[in-house]
Amino acid sequence: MESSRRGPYAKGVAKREEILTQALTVVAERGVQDTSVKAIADAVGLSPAGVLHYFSSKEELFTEVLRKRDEVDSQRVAGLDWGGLGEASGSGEPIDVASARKQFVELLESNSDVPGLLRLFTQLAAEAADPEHPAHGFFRERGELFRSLFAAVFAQHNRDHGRTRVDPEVAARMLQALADGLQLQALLEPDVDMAGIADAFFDAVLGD
Amino acid sequence: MESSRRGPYAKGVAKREEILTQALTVVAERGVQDTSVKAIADAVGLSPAGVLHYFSSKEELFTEVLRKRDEVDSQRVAGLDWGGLGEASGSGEPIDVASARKQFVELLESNSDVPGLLRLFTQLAAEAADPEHPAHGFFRERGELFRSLFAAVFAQHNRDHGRTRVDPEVAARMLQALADGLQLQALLEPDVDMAGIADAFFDAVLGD
DNA sequence: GTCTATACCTAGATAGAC
DNA sequence: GTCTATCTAGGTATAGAC
Repeated sequence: MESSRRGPYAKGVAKREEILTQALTVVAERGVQDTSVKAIADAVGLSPAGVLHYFSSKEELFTEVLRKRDEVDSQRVAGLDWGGLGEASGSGEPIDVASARKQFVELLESNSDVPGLLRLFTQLAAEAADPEHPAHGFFRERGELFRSLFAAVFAQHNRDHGRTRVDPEVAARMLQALADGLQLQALLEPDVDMAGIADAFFDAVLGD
Repeated sequence: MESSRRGPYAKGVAKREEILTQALTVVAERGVQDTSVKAIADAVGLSPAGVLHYFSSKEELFTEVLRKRDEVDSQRVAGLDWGGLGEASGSGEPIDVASARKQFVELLESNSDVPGLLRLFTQLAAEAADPEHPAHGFFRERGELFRSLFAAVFAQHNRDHGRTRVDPEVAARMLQALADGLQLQALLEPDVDMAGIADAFFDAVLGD
């Protein structure tokens, strides 16, 4: 009929969510390499084609898994509040530098608890170098958000202390690089004290 | 015969080298994703099976390519001399901190010129998280070498200036993370000023 | 709109001939 | 030392069942 507007896609949306959640689990357990579309399909009780009904390709699926992880992260870490941080940077309110620093270190630690996802993140980031890759935009935007957030934090610190040790934009880039690099190290040597290194970095950049 | 030791493997060794050299070129041009064993085989005038006669798997081949790149790097960068740096750190001779810093930045810049290899490096590093991966040992050893080298550099700086701003071991780890992270960023945004960021880092850690 | 079955294609790996 | 042939696994496109 023409009036085919009774959209029964509530179920579809739910299924899509379920696929993402399960994929998150499977990837965390087995790593990206060993996660086929079939493995995800099995976990969710579908055929591979059934899964690809919701995502145009495996790469896009993984990209969405990453988005999902970002959501989960922001709820899992106690006291983490990217949103609030973002707002504060836009408005005139002063930013709590110590709190931002603490949140960042906590986020680092929580990441290292799930090596499978760390691997997904790093590998996809490398693959997303290609502008055609579905995750390319995701990573660029994520990086920009991260840097603008922490550039604001560093700028606040400079105001508080009346000096500029390191340019806030540069410091934000350094922090981003440090975080990504530490995660790479943690993949190879799970014992790395990421929080300790990150703390030392803040000390060095902010001045003791 | 027992004395079957007349090894006609001079040719084999040469061919193996040729495969590595060609693979280096192919990967640099097309990126890891688009480099199949067949592509390398074509470049070197063999069949895929012919190539895999020399390497037990594609992963192992790529690992060797990375090793090869490390060799090439140390010759390509003007004035770079890891060997000398390593020796100096072992002996009692003082290390030229400024020179080490300069070499490091130059190496960073030269790396960013070849995104294909950058990607190979980063992706393989992520995959090598698995202890079973052929590149696992390579990356761990490489990281340890890097850190011991630069820990010595930072220690020397501390001696020269009679103070300890950051623990040398910690600083070395930070530098390694920064380098890896910057390369990741450079993959997504080719315009990143890696050398500038790295320089700012040295300024912050060494003290102006 | 949701999903299965099927078929197809690429690619890494292996066996055995030369 | 190298090739041909073959096996297997996995991603993707299509047709059509429900």
